[in-house]
Formats: sequence, structure tokens, C-alpha cells
Amino acid sequence: MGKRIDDLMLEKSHKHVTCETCGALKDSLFCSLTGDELTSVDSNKSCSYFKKDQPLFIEGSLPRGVFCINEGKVKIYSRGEDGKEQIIHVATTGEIVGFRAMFSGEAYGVAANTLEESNICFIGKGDFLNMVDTNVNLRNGILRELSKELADRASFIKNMAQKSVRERLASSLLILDDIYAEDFINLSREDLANFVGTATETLIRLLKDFKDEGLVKTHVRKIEVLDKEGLIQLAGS
Amino acid sequence: MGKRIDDLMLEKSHKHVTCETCGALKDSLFCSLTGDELTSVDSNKSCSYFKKDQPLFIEGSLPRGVFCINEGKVKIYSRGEDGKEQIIHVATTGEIVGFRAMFSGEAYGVAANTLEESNICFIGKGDFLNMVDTNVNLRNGILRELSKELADRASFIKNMAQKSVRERLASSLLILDDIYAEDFINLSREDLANFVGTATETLIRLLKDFKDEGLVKTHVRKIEVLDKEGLIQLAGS
DNA sequence: TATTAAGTATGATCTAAGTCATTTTTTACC
DNA sequence: GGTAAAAAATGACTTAGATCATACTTAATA
Repeated sequence: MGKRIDDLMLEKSHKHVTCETCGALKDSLFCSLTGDELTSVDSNKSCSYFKKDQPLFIEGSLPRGVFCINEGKVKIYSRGEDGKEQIIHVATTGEIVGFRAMFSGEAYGVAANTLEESNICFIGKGDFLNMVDTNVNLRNGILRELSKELADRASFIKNMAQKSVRERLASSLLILDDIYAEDFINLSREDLANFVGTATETLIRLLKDFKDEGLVKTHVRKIEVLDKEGLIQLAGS
Repeated sequence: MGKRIDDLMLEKSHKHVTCETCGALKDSLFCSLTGDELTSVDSNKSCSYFKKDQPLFIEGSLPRGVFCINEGKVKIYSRGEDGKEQIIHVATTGEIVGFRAMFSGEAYGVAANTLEESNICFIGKGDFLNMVDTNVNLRNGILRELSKELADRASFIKNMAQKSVRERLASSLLILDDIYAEDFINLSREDLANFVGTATETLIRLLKDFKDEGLVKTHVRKIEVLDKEGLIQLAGS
């Protein structure tokens, strides 16, 4: 008899990712933590393996801590009345997810799911808030991060209100190309549509246009950006 | 010969609004400041009278401090390629405006203009950051505020992507009705359209429908909300 | 490797909402 | 108080993009 799924997950989760050796550390908000602090985080965190499309947290639940992405991708989204998702952000290696609701004391206004297999650590609310309170660099990093995101979302709103779907697709592909770095963009057509803010059918049609125009190339579901400059032109400001 | 405009402004600006007696204090992030801290803010701030549609700061400029609204309304907006404004937020009495860019160290990604005659105090960057560093309550208040706004903007994005203009107008009117509290909503049709994210003509047409349906009543440019419940129904989630 | 399900693609149709042109009303200012 | 300018309103027209129906392809699982 084969192993149970739980066993497999446990096995993978026991990769023993320690903060000290975490490849994502230097890109993360935790980069300013002292050796002692890191050791303390290490002993208070739990690291787990997530399969594709598993929830980290759901809309309306109360935050119990933060998630630190060691490896993988996570979509942050909110669901409309009709159930349609709007993806607000795609988080990647090194990012800390879910600390916003931590400060507001409110329930999550968004949900988070893995987009692919991921290794993600969890740090409890108390430990995290304690660190923020005592570590000036971490705190300033968070203030900076929150502010930057606020600016990002302002321009997201403007794009939604003023740009055509075609323009938004171009600018979305550029954003995703950065996030997926050396990999091809790897999102379902539906997720991509939910990021751009359009119907899946419309997205597919426009993506075909982009292919015909030599802007992108598709490898089944994966999308390769061929002409970054062209997309920039198309995306406008 | 009558007084020059500068004199009049000076006169009004010399209302001597002190933080201790500021009516907006209790609603503001500064409510947690100690007596000493307030005195220090007081001696380091400048308070000025702004006419209608004057800029507090413009997109792309570097922040030199924060603005505290003693009396009045301020629109926070961003301009698209074609010059069309997208209004992100309408700030009112008690709100502190412009502290987001302060933490990110970047230039303003948005602009701010008065929507009506306003009394607004200015606190320099150094003084403000200093207070944030030393006052735990203020700091936590700011973290909470930033987080809440982030959540607001996520739902703003979702609304833009998924709701019809009619639904967005309903929800915008509800938001504005809260902001204008006991007053009627007092925005130009163009500003309202730029808040809803639609063309001015479309806004005017829909507003007329709302009038016909008994949801609102207009007093020339001002808008009175008659049927809050009806608007809530219409706005959806 | 068959079978099913999920995801991707395409076609046909409809309408919400944008654009441009013009008129009416309100506001600002000599 | 009269005139000019700005804001609001209405009409006619056009189209981007949503929706629904259906076909095709890739992935999953027995």
C-alpha cells in the first residue's frame, strides 16, 4: 500500500527550512532581523508544503499569524457577489503575506491561495507583532511596504477605471513577467482574466491577438513574453 | 482700496487653530498624543486657509510633510494619460493626508486638492517621523490606518472590475454620504464621475434615473441621499 | 490507454456605456 | 444687472466587451 497523502505532505514539509539558510531571506522584510531574532523566529515558526490551489486564509476569517513564502506563488484575491474572483496581487518567494489584517484587528478582507506547489512558513500573531514592536528596521520596512502597496493599488484602480482591457492585459503581462522572473508566466486563463479584470473569453481572444502580433508566445498554458517594449507601448502610462 | 487677496488669506489663516482646541483632534490619528507632544506639534506646525481647488501636493513631487485637515474636504486623485482624474479618496475633517509617501521615500503617486474652502495644518517630515518613532499609539494608529486603507482599495478594485456603473454610483453615493455627514454631497458632476470611474455624461444620466426612482434629490449641484436602504440594495455587496 | 473532467478556444448576439455635438442652466465677474 | 464662461443636461450614434452556446484540447485518474 502506498503512502497516504498526509504522509507525503509531511515528508515534504520536513525540508527543515531554517530562516538562516532561507534563500528568500535577503529579499524579504525579515532581512533586517538580527541573528538572535532569526533564531527566535525559527523556533516559533512552522513550515509546510502546500499543494496547488490550497488556501492560506479565506475572506472574513480572523488572522492568526503571517505567512512567509519560501518557495512558490500565492494569489491574493477577493470574491464578488457572483463568486467571480478579482486577483489583487500575486505574491512570490520572499514575500510575507497576511500581515495587513494583523494591524487593523479586522477579519481578512481578501483571501489567499497557492497558485502552484509552495513551501510556506507560518509565524504566529504574537511573535510577529512582538518583532514589529521591538525591531525598528522591520517596522520601517513594513511601513514602507504598506505605503508602496497603497500607491500600487491607487494606480491599479486608475487602470481599471480608465484603461481598455487590451491595455490592462499588456500591463498585467508586464507585471507578471517580473513576478515570474526567469520562468514563463504560469496562470490559468481564468486566473489571468481575474487579474486583468475581464471575462475569460475576452482574455483568450485578446491573448490570441497578442500572439498574432508577436508580443507573446504560449506554451500550452504558460505564456512567454516576447516583446516587452511592445507591451510597454501598448500598456500606456 | 480693498484688501488684497493675500491679506484676506493671511487673515483667515491666522485663526490660530491650536491642536489642543482643534475640533478634529478626537477623530484624528493624533488623538493619542500626550499634552507635551501636542504642544510640540503646535509649535512646529503651520496652519493655512485654502481656497477651493487648491493643490496640497502634486503627483511626482517629493513629500515635505503631512497635512492635517482642520476643516474642509480634500480629494486624493491620480491623473490618467489623457488627463482624466481618478479620485481615490475624499478626505475630511480630522484626516491626515500625505503620510503614505513619507514612509516609502518615493515621490507622491497621487495628488491632493481641496474640494472646498479648507483650513489645513502642515507638519514637517522630520517632526512627523519623529513622533511616529517615539509614540507607540500613534504608530499603531498609522499601521491600522494603512492596513484598513489597503483593504478599502482592494474592494475598490473589485468594484471597478466587476460592478456596473449604476452599482458603483450607488455605492459611491453611500460612501460620500458618510463623508459629508450632515451636509449634502457637494461635488461637481465631473468630480463625482471621476470618483465613480465613468464619463460625466453617463454619470448625469444615471443620476437622473436615481432622481426618478426617488433615491436621491438634487439641490442644484448638491446631492441629497433620500433612500439609503435603496442604494444599499442597488450597490450589492 | 480509455474515459472523464477541466481548461481552452471560437462564434453569434446583445447591451452598457463611451464619444461627440448641442442646448440649457448656473456661476463668476466686469 | 448684464455678459461671458463654466457646468449641467440631453440627444444621436458607436463599439468594446459581456454573455451564452458549443467545440476542441490537455490533463487527470481509474
